[in-house]
Amino acid sequence: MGSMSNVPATAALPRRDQIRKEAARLFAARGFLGVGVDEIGKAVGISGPGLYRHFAGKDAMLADLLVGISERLLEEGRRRAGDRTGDDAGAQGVLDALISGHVDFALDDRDLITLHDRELLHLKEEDRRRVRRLQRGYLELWVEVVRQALPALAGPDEEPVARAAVHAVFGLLNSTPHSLGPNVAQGEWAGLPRDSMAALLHSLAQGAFAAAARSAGKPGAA
Amino acid sequence: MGSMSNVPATAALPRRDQIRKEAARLFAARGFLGVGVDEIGKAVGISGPGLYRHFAGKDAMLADLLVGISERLLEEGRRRAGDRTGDDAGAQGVLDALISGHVDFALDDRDLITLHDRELLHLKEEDRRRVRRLQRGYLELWVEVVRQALPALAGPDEEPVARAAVHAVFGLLNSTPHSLGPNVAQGEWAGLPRDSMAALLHSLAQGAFAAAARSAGKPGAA
DNA sequence: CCCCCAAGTTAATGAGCGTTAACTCCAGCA
DNA sequence: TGCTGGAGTTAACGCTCATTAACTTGGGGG
Repeated sequence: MGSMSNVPATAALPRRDQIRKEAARLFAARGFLGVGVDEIGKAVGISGPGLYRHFAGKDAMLADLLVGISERLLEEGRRRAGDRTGDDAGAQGVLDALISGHVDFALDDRDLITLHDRELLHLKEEDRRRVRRLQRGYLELWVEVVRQALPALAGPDEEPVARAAVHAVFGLLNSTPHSLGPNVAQGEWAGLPRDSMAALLHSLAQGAFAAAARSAGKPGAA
Repeated sequence: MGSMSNVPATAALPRRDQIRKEAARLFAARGFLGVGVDEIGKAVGISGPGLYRHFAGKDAMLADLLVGISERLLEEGRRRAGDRTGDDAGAQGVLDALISGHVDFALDDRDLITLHDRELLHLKEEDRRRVRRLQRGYLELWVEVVRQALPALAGPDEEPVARAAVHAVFGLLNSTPHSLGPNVAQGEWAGLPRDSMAALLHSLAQGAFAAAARSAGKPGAA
């Protein structure tokens, strides 16, 4: 193996992680097909095909990023849900924990959240299935928690409603990094401090779920 | 000019519109850079460079689509807001009208809604500025209406909150076509009839705005 | 001290793709 | 009837780009 310890601190990250970070940034900015390998190489200080010492190919980089974020989302989601499952009064608290976790991802890993529902189609069939399975597991986790937290959505007829509501809330939470992107001023998100933005997103998600519960079972069109 | 009337009804659409429709479908499915002009040509029954009789280039097709949807959104939004502006009790009704209009776009023009916030970066600078100006106008329209409908968001300090909330609700409404895509069964949206899905999205958006108003001015982190 | 391998380098290859050129075809009109 | 121009066709050009090949280098363990 290579050097075992003592990273020089000028390059605090191992090459592979450095490539991940820059590739995610570039893919999010210009799209997977819009970025060339030479560009990724230049971003990490090596040039062009040197990347092939660390990844099998450009596709493999994207797959690594999407599988990684999907696994982290599901893992963290399970961790937060697993703390206290099954009891009744805590269900709202579990839902809040899920929301908080997702908001943190959306605000702190903007590039990956953007990629994870934007570039899925550029994966090879096998990787795409893998990512979709992870995403589906994450969605099911949310659906279960939502149906426990909001009894109006617990009935079997309301299952599609709960599922669609979770989809929609994901869209709500994920869209913010995308639309409010490039203002880099320390901790400022479109004029709001990071924590205020997090609290706002949390409230919006809560409010959306509450409205879904309130309107469940009503046939009325708009 | 060419033939003036009497479209043969086998090709109900003029060539240009037919190209628009197929290009939108393909771009939404595989991304702008992932679709070749030969493919678009084949989808409309002509092949490859024949498209250049109708569009100046591939870029021009995307620009046409994005400018078109942005203009339609803004125009229809203004139409619905213009019916009764300025009065106080009707503000909530105007907001509902805006939401309904956007939901209709999201459900009926899925491909265009998907493209309009996914492929903006592949436009040439000039077209991108044009589309962004239209999108900004549409957003400002919503922000004004939201601040009239919900007094808690009307203060000058709450302007960034209202703006962020509108962004988030756009994400909510736009995400549904994207995540619940390819189930084509007549009028079924992930197990829900179209009108139920529309009503649900409407409720989710209302609930999100209400929650934003409810939590405005509170400093609390999650 | 020497060898070896991880990590890079540049050059070449080969495929894909947007666009242009040159040519064909036919409908409509004077 | 003869011509004109919109609409399409195929072939060719030029460029980009992912991947591979062949070669260089430097540091650590036997």
